[in-house]
Order: sequence, then C-alpha cells, then structure tokens
Amino acid sequence: MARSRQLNERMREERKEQILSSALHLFATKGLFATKIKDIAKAVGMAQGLVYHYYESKDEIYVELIKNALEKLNTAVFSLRDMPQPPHEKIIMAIEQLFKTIESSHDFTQTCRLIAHATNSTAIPEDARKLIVEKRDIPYREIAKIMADGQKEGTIVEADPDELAVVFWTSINGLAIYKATRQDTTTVPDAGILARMFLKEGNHGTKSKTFPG
Amino acid sequence: MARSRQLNERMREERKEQILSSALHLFATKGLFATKIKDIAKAVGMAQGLVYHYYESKDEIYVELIKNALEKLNTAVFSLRDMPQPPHEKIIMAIEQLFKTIESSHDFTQTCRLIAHATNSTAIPEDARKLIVEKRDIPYREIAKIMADGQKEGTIVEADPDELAVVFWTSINGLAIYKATRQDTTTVPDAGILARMFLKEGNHGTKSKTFPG
DNA sequence: GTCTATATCCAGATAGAC
DNA sequence: GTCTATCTGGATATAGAC
Repeated sequence: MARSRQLNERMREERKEQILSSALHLFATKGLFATKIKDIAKAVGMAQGLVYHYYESKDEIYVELIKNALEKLNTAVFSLRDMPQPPHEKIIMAIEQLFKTIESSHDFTQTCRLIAHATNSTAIPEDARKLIVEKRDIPYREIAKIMADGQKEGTIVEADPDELAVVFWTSINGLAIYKATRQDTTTVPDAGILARMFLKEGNHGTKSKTFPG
Repeated sequence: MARSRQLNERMREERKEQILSSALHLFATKGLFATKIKDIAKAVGMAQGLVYHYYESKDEIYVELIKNALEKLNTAVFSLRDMPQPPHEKIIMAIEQLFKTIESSHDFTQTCRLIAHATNSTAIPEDARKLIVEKRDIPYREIAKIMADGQKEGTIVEADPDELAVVFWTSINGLAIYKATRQDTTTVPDAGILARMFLKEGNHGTKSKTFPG
C-alpha cells in the first residue's frame, strides 16, 4: 500500500537527517579524516554498520553536507540581491545579519567551519572539490555587484568592487571561524566596525532604524 | 673527535629541516590526518621508515611545526610593538606588511594555513592544542594595546579596542586563507581598504611615504 | 532496520640487514 | 643513515543473523 511506503520513505529520510546533523557537527569540528564512521554512528546512537544502510560511504555524507552548505549560502546571497533596498543599506543589512547569525546560530557557524575545512584542504573528495570550485565565487560576484551599484549611487567607498567583495567575505569568514573556535565567553564585535570599510562618511548609521518612508 | 660529531649533528639538523619543510607544505594543504608519513618521506625523497630515525611520530613533527609557526607570528608582533612609530602608523605598517607578505610569501601563507587547520580542528595532538591556547591571544592583545594608544592619540576610530583587534586579525586571517587556497591568478586587495576600518578620517594615507621628520 | 562479526586494507611504527 | 620487510592496530565497508 502506498500509505506505508510513503511512511517508510519519510522515516528513512528522517534517519538520514539525523546522520547528516551529527556528521555536520563532527566534520565541522574535527574535519573529514579525523571523523570516523564510528563517531557518527555513536552520535546518532546506532551501530557502526548501520550507517551504510543509509549512505554508501563517508564521502557521500560529506559531499551531501557540502552541497547543502553551499546551497544555503548562495540562497541567502540571492535573496539579498533581490531585496528592494539601496546598495549601501543592503551592505549594512548583510553585515548586521551575518554578525547576528554568527553570534547566535550554532548551525551557521558549524556550516562556515565545514566550508572552511573544505576550502582549506586539498584532500577532500573530488565531488566536493568540484562543487566548491563551481559555487564559491557566487557570493563574491553578488557582493561585488552591490558594491559597484553603491559606488554609482555615491554611498560606497571608491575602490575596486571586486577587491571590496573579497575583503567583505574574507572578513566575515575570518570572524565566523574565530567565533566557531571559541564558543565560550567570546562575543562578536560590533557590526559597525566592518561597515565602516565600505560606506562613505555620512552613511555609517548601522544602528539607526530610520529608513526613509 | 668533536669535529665530526658536530658535523654529524649539523647534517642531522639539516635532514630534520627537510622533513619539517615538506611536512609544513603537506600539513598546510591537506591537514594532519590526510597527510601520511609516506607522503612526507616521498616529498623529502627518503624511505618511509627513515622518517622515524629523525622524529618519534607524526604528531611530534606536527607539534614542532605549530610551535615554530606560533613563535614566528608572535616574534613579528612583538617587533611591531617595539617600533618607534606612533600607533596609527604601526597599524598602517602592519596591514601593508601583512598584505605584502600574503601576496608574496608562500611560506607565510602556508604557515597561516597550518594554523588555520589547527585552530579549526579539535582533533589535533594535545600538545599542539595547548600551545595554541597558550599563544593565540598574544597578537590580539598587542594589537588591542596599539589601538587603545591610537585612540588616546586621536588617530584611531572610537570603538572597543579588543573588538578592533578581533576584526583586525580575523580579517587578515580570512584574507590569508583566501589567498592560500587560490594561489593561481588571484591578487590581494588594496591594503587601504582594511586600514580605513581603524583610522579616523584624515589618516588614510596608506600609500604616502611622507612621514614627518 | 538493526545488530554483531568479519573481511580487507592501510597507515603508523618497529626490527633488522646492509 | 638508509633501506626493506614486517608487526600491529584501527577504520571502512560488507555479510549474515535476528
């Protein structure tokens, strides 16, 4: 009967989600090679062999996670692009949002950490490598466009938009890793400090909610 | 005879250096666990077993490299601290120097990458972990002091000096990793973009060599 | 679906000849 | 000092019982 087939399907998906979730945490903190299938199984609470009932290999789990992470990131970037605000407000919003997320979302910093591991190591599965090379430039391109628009508008600092984008993302990235590796007492700096790099004087009101209209 | 003993000693040290150098490159690009002793031996051009004539274990090589990396970094920071320039010039100098080094020194970006791997992973030898926890805050503290001095002087932006230091180093770090993972065509952005975050208006002359006196 | 047991392989580290 | 050969443990992945 279709009913129970669907239910089984659903339960299988849930189980796979559990594995992914545990694996994300472990890959993010320990990296691909230091994480053993046994660790993942233990974290989920299943026998080591059972993992292979859901995934063919450790690499498959890893590639799946990398794919999810890149998609999540790029979706966020595109939604930023499609917002109605003027460029300099987008930049402010993006920085504030990213800082807030770094501060509060464990899942997000884990994801950043996963990607950091992946981009920083050449010893990752071929499929993962391909995905990363394919997708990693998208956020840079989109931010560069916003920077260029802001320059036309006169609100963004005069400098090569591509370079601004590189500084934008590398700074965010560095900060996310910093936060991820010192969960404890650490607090994230004020977003205004970063914003100052990109905005011309007179547009620094990162805290002001007084948008026109 | 003391002569030949010294010579032997020297040759042994040179051989150890070769191992360290190859290991740095491999650990930096692949990480600790993905790097096999065999890889290191191959890179040096010796048999796998011979590595153990010079080091007791893979971990020992790794810890040695981490120690060197942290020392190098902290030495540079202290020499910055001891310079005669006023604070805002120190910040400019530091950024320009770091950007230049990121641009040109393969060894430096490898070192950054090694430390990035190490700080980003919890699965490293206990000794390495201890070294990192012990030493990693020194650069932050020193830069924070310079920022605070600059604020008294009126040349550095008003913001929590600790937060400025965090943004300073995380941005540099993010950029170093960016560069390390795309050696190819990529160029490093203009140092002035970062400098703008920390300096009050009117002190942005990162390119001007017109120091007073 | 879940477990235990195991085949297989690989890598760290050691032993011993030259 | 250097090599080859080997011991040993551990991890991936599979097989097979329940």
